Amino acid sequence: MTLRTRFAPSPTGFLHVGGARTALFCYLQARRHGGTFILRIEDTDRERSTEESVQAILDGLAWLGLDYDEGPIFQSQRFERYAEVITSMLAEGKAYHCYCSRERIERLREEQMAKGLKPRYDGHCRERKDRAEGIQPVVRFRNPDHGVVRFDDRVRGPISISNAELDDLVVARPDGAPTYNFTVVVDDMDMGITDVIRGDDHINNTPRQINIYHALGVEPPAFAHVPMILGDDGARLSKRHGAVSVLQYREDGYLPEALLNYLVRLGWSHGDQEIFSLDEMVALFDINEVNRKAAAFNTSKLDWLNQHYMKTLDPGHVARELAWHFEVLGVNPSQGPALDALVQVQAERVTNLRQMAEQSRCFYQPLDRFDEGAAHKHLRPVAQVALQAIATRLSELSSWEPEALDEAVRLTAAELEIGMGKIAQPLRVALTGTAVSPSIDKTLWLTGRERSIQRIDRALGYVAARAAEAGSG
RNA sequence: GUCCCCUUCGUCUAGAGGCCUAGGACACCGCCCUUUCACGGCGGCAACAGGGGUUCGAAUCCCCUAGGGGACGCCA
Repeated sequence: MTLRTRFAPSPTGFLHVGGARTALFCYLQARRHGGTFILRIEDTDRERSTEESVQAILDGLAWLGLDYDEGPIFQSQRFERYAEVITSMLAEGKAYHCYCSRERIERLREEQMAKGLKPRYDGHCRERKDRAEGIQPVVRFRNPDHGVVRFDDRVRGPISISNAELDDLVVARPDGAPTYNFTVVVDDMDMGITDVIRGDDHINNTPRQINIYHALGVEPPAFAHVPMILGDDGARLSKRHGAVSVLQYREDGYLPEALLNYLVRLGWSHGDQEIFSLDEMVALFDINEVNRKAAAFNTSKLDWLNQHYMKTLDPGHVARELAWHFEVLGVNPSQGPALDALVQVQAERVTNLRQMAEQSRCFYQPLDRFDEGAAHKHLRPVAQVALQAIATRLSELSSWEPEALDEAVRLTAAELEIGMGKIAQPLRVALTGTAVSPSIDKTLWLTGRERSIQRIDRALGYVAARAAEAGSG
């Protein structure tokens, strides 16, 4: 039997990091064992499911590169199948109609809570044969009264729960719409899922699902419940605490390789190894080695990984993602240095691609103004000589390559008998408008000959104006 | 309230009775490199929740306590 896993999100929101990690684990488990990875959209709750959420999930998975072999399969299109199973369960006495009002259930619940009991449906309609006129019944699964449900969770280990703790859950609403705990069983059964990997909020649902499997006469699959991800502050990841869409990470400048690497190390490790390519993950990942403990999301470690990948991945590949960020910023990167060259220079200077794009605008767009502080400090009258000298030398330079540019700056500094800082800083402000940029040779190189000389002239104009002002004042 | 589960540096983790004076990574701090900011190099700080057992020996096994999470829907 070949291994089959599925990722089964409900489309009531975007794909967040917790879901993404679950998807990654499902993907890795399937790929590792030459199995099949299926995407299933659990949209039985038609009121809360939205088209946009479906698209957000699809887009998120696509950006991460977690490709599925089958699907997306929509539960909303399988209602006939669920109805068929419910009908036969009803016929076989494995399920029954329940006419209890919500009010009665609520009262029952309160009474049980007051007595310190676990709230459970009391089986009031279990043996009922008649029909209550004018009431559309729900269908309840007849859960076993005795015995213990045991399963060996791949990450949690052996778990057992007494059937006395369980009750007869609703499998179909009055309008016939099936509920989650039922559809998930039917689907996993029909799709031949062998490994259910999901968030541990489902751990308490598992015993009742196992009972349904048995009622249907099938062996349950293996279960692996992965712990949830906490926010940076250790609190539960909620919208307020940065439970953001994986696509938000794209907008924030992260590479999918970095996010994936970060996610796989949350709850799983392989000795002291920190860096994993997707291929390595596939080769090494083992769901049995996943930790039980919930892990807190740590953005600074993600930043470190992101920079690592910006520095080490093929620059052309990183450049494609960077191009997307330029587009978002409304910058046309065709009028300036090649993006892969830019990536090689900037990767070690920023932690994400959004910063990289923002800090590289000056190589593609006109410089509208100097940073006030930087200009005040470096574009002073004393810089005039240095700027003039370097401008002259640069205009005579035959090669516009970093080595030649570096030499030109050094020679100029030596000639004027000034430190490198006395020439590099004014030059940097002249070229980029700020006091912070790549090394001066690379900055010149990226800015390009024409632009550089133009900008130095402009800076000289600024310096002259200041000198005149100082002289007259 | 009832049931299920979790607990090693600030964070992610290594650790399956002696290899642990508890290792690595991120973050943080210091030094070096340096034309800015970074990168890099070197070094430092920092943890077995608490208490009982078992054992010659426990982070590792057992019990209790404390703290934390989850579930208890005609949500998924």
